[in-house]
Amino acid sequence: MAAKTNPIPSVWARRQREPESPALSREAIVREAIAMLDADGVEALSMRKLGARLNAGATSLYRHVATKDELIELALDEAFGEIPVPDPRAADWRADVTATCEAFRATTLRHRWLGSVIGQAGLVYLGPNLVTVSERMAALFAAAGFPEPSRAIDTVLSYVLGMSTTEAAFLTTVIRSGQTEAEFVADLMPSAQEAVAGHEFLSDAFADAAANAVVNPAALRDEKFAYGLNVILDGLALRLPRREEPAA
Amino acid sequence: MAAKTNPIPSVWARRQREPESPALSREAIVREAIAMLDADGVEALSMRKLGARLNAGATSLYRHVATKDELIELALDEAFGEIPVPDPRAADWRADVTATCEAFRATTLRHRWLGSVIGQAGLVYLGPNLVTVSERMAALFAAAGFPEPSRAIDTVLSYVLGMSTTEAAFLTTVIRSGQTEAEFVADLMPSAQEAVAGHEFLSDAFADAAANAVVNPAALRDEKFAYGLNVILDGLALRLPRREEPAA
DNA sequence: CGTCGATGCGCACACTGTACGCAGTGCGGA
DNA sequence: TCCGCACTGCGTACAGTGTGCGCATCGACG
Repeated sequence: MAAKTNPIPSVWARRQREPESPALSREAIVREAIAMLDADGVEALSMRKLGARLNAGATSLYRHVATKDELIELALDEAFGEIPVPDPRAADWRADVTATCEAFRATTLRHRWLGSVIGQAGLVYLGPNLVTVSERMAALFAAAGFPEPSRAIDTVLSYVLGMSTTEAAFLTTVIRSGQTEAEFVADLMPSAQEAVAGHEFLSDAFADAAANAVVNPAALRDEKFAYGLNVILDGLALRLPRREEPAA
Repeated sequence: MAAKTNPIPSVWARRQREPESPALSREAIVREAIAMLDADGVEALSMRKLGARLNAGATSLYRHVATKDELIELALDEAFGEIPVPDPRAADWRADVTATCEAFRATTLRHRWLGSVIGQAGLVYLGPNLVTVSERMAALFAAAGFPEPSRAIDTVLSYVLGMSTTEAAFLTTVIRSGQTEAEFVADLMPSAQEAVAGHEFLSDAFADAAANAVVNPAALRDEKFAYGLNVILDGLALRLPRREEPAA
């Protein structure tokens, strides 16, 4: 570290391989990028800062990654790799799907930058981990007897994505405020009430929500997510061919 | 135009009000920003270019708008203003909700940058137009007899948001490729099939989807959206208190 | 005519992604 | 043992970004 900025090239300052620094590699770069994204969001990730964290120059990264966008795409798929999807062995397809959706949500809330990135890239990018998650969810629905598993997947994932994205953006705002979620909601209430003044339904809803949110905001979000998911699973169940009368 | 870059300040070059340029105003700035966003997406909007389109310098905009983020927030809410929500007079709540959701989707596909922006800002920002849309949807569900309209709204909007965002991102990719949607899908197929090789459910689903998509991709997307929406509305209908047995 | 608030703008600063060409390293072959 | 080569890292540079600051200009009002 001391010799790093030495302006005089000298025999004695010859750089000798430090075994501490595990060299630059695609995996290390993606891993560190995710750490930065988790810490400060997508607009705080710069190639220079990322390079600095890896004891490297900014442009060195380009030996392992074609472009910043590609790096983000890699980080995105890496994050999807954290979502476990159970085998469809279990008897209860609803439980399996619910667990998967909750894992998806948890991942999105852990990596709060996922929402913004997906908003730009879409779910169209075909990374291996996303493909795996989709395939395993398809297996879940197929085993349950759905005739069109991919329709069911699209429906469920769209909901989970939309809800989780909104939640993640909200949580980011909360965290940036330096307050707890309950404090934040409490402080926001006056201006929120003013914004919905004259709108009777929203005023009521806000008053209710705020009262509960001050007590346990995370539980309220959990419940909201579960409500919508159950609505969708109920709707899907109606499309399941009845067991009693097998098709001709 | 000719005198604009004149380096010598001269009495004769005095700027005389050109009545063509409608002056700088918050509305004009937001309107032009939306035009730029629609044309080239969120990463192509820069204060300098926006200023140039308005025959103004970049920093002049800051007299009317505190920050670029605030400008985007204004553009976001302006776009939401394009979503009409019918009065709950009609007999069929499903038709009303469906129309609203389709309008939401249409707006998101017309302004394809909405998805990325919402991914960063969330639906937490309380702009007047978003508030109005929410209120009117709440009225729809309340008139239909739902005990918890805001729960229903959250569910439906999350789905619509997630699906539309994905669609918008996909369409952006297609348009940037300079091909029609059908051509794009056709060209993408080989690498897509390779990506899902070894995943039996996805391979089947892709083959089916691609066959239809080459014929009429937009119709396929419409149908996919409608399918999920109907699933959700079915699930919600189950939560509607039965008309025949009014509560005590 | 003089003053004032509002508006627009040029400049400057710190920072971004990344193209390019050089310097050092380790390895395969002669 | 030595040479050459592929690979990796880096310093420099360029064009572009958001935005703070202070000055010039304007229309309205006393």
